[in-house]
Amino acid sequence: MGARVARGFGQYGGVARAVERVGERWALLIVRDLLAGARRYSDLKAGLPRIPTNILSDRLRELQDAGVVRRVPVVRGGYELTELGRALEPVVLALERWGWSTLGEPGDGEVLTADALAVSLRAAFQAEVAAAMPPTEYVLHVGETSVSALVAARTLDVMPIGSGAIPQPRARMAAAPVADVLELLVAPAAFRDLLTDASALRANALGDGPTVLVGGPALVDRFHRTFRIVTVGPAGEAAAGAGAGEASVA
Amino acid sequence: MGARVARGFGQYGGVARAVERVGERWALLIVRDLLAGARRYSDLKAGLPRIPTNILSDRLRELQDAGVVRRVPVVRGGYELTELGRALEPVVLALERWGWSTLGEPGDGEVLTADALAVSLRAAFQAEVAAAMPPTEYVLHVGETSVSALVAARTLDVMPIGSGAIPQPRARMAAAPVADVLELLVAPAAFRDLLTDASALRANALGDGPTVLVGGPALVDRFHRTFRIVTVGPAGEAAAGAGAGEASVA
DNA sequence: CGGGATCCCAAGCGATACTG
DNA sequence: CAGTATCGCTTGGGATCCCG
Repeated sequence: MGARVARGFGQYGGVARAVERVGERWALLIVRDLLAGARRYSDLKAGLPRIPTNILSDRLRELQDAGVVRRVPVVRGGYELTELGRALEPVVLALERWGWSTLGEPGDGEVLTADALAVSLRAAFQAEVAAAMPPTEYVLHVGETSVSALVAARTLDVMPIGSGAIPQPRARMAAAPVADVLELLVAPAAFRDLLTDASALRANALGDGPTVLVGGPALVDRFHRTFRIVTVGPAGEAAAGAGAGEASVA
Repeated sequence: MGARVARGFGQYGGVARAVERVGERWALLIVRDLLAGARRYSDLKAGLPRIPTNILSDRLRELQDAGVVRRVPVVRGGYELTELGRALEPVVLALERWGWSTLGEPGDGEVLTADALAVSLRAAFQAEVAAAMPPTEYVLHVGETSVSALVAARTLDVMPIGSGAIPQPRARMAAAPVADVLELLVAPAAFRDLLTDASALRANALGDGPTVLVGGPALVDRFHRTFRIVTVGPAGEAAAGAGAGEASVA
């Protein structure tokens, strides 16, 4: 039986405590998937194909002990985030943004799930830019998975397509009249370029580029401005200094 | 020999890749300390008293392989973050903020280092609030460690006091004429209350409350508005086994 | 003396099998 | 479907040892 007491770091501080609570292997990926809504044990396992079942079981218990996750009352094997768990959203989104800087081509047998895609879109979402645009629905087919992202004003609502997840009460912005719909078919690596690289827009004719199923170039451009992740130097070899006017520590 | 190939999660996504790179035990604490500036091997070990030396060695090599850390050319045993590593700052600060929600009393033999304290202050820093205040220096003695935080306009500069770290070229905001100085002596747990709890300000007369060495109540109030971390969930409650019934937002 | 490498043991992880 | 039990392998922890 797992779920041992988290080995401490001997440090009194936020980072140390946070890593003690959610730093175990697989834990943040479970949180990432639960961030998209309540999930059953089998949903989590399906979204994390490589997780051993005992580890999933251990992590869920540890996350419950940490007050991050709780069981959904009625649903058998249902789990959801507590308020404390939902407060991890900035952490997960920050990790998502950073991770894209080091994301190359999809590796051997790597999957891209709907919940991961939803987090990517939320991490890339530019609320201020979106505020100036008319309501738009973006239907994305990335690799095997499909999601629908509804943007209205400065809000984003991502919903997996064709998933058997626990029905969410999340009212999809009901009364928003969506006039503009963009539907894209794109390979995972090209999706990365789409989110991170400004020039990917122009490379539309390339073999791996996005295929527009519904909508026109103007909507592709709108997507590109609404969803963007700024990456930093690949090898990080660039010169130091030149930091923006942020807090600095000596 | 350590520094094995990071075991993958089989996922193509930012969070998964990020956790593969910096999710190993101790790695983010090393990044946290390097965020305060270049450090020598012995500095890192001193700031992380419980880290085994072989693990520190392994992590530093792995972080170099990941492009997060590089050696400082001249300094023997010196390490610093690359640009990619510095891009982890939002991740570390988000973790720091979240961690304070679950931070109770200092545990058995837990230390609070100057680098950790610096990150706490940067995570709590309210730039917009500070912009409206005159330049101020805050000297904090929390437990055994002391730092000086210089706030001018919307910038924060934290400097450890009495540390033998590698001299940083970062010019401390030179020409800022600091008229107001607040010097506080406070226990770690009371420091937590100071950052997270609005009422702690009033509990000044309590035994564990902050002791004002230099400055007046107005400056304490200014500190309290300049540095703040908003916590969620069961504040100050450590690892509640039975999750209290929290509101579920749908 | 600081910066690391080596060893050994315990604990965590992963794959599979099994049960309510 | 939702986990638990078991077992071998890999990692982390702590002490020691080595090298410049």
